Amino acid sequence: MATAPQEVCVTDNLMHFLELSETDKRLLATLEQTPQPVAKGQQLWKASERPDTLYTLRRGWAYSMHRSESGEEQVLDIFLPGDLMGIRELTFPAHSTDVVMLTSGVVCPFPAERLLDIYQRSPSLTLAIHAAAARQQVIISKRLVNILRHDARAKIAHFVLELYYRLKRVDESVHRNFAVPLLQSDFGKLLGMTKVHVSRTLSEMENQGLLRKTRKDIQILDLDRLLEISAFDPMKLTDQLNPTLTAALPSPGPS
Amino acid sequence: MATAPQEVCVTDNLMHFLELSETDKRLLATLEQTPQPVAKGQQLWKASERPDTLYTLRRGWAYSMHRSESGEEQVLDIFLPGDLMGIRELTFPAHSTDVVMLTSGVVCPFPAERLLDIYQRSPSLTLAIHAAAARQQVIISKRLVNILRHDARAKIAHFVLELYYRLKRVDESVHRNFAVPLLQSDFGKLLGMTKVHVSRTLSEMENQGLLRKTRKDIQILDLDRLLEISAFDPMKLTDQLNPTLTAALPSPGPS
DNA sequence: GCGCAAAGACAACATGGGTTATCAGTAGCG
DNA sequence: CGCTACTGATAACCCATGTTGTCTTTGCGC
Repeated sequence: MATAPQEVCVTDNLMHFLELSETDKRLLATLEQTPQPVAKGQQLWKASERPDTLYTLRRGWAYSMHRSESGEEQVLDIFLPGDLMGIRELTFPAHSTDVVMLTSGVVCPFPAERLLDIYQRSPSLTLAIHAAAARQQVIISKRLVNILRHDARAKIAHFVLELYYRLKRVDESVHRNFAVPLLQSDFGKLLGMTKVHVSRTLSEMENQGLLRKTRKDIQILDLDRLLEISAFDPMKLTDQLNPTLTAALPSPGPS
Repeated sequence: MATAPQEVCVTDNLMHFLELSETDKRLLATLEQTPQPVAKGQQLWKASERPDTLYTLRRGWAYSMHRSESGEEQVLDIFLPGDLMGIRELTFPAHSTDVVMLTSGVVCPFPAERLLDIYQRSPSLTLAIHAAAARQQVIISKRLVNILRHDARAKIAHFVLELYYRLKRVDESVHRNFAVPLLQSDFGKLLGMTKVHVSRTLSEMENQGLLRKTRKDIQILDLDRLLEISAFDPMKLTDQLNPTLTAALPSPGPS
């Protein structure tokens, strides 16, 4: 119950954006031919390594994080099942983040060149992958905006809603109550606050009837007020593409 | 003297990453056939518009910004000459930011479909454009990390160094003293602090012999200490690409 | 079932930065 | 040349969050 029950593949993810042809699906499937179980806490890559492998996350959660010289950790991405991991750093000669599994799970590693290959074979897949990457970036940008402008309560509300909507997208079974394998200290690393203050604020939010976080899961008690105080915009995670682009694709329908 | 003296085109920018063939250069040049002067304060796009036009910035500075319902403004990107504007939001059905000129300048608008066209014609240009986009994103991520972990002095130091190294990359004439058309309130919107505190902190930093900001420019007084207190890593803006990718390109050299 | 380590709750205190207000330069403009 | 609006400096005050430390709860290995 701690990790998502079913497996999600990238195809499930990218299909949200665009109708994929059978050829595209087969091409995508070649990325996921080598599923590999990974243990909780396992590192997929480390800062300063060369990014020559990308991963799809089929099951479990992972996160990427900056480690500063002073040993402080800042979490940048939370990866959920179906996510593609590593595109942001792909063009750099070295990784700048570590990526660690938050739970046990299953990943599919594939060589970076395979992506270039896909770019040359399928414009629609290229677009879908871009869209997915852009949404990962927008998640970070939105977090930046929110973090800079709001207090601890709003930061937490914003992040919880981010998780809620991202999870619902790939897992129908997610309801007001969903499993979250994150500690209070992880919230802190993500939102740039101390775990002490996370604890303080979570207690406060529970007293106010907003949400309840236990060790394993989160229960959303008052969705409307959470949306209100965090100014979260679910549309930012939209699956809709820019019509200008889809119209310009060579073969609009499934071929 | 307030705006950069010379013009910089995208080619100048992308050439940093990769040797471009003549064909590639000609292809790129087609994007910049319609230079258009823009006035200070002019908006290039607004939130909620559909992103059907991209821009290259040839001369002048611009910034993109989120406006929240409560009217607060959060600056996300600072665009400098040579930058490509609009890729992050390209795949979304609507812009989420406003983009405004900070100075007068020259931009080259081109239709979004042209980019897809380039993707299909030139793998090396595709890679170079990705690299540039990824670096814009990394700038934001680094700012996030830095902002969350450090105090006002370090935030300002970090941002000033970001500007310094980005400017030096495209403009040889930049020295310890360089023109910056940003107000203290712009610093505030960018770094998530009030202009009052920006003022306070700038005074403090000048007293400490770190840097001096006037209305028109910034003077770096002690580069080493600025690097130290901000933990800024100039390598993050590296022009180097991932060798794994360049090796996989169809035609490695200029063809 | 016991013991230990990790996670979380809570309290007391310190402080960086927000808020508000006032005043002084500065730039734009008639 | 002077009016006006904007930008920046500075001060007083306050609050949200960081810091430190202690105690409780939970989970896990033996």
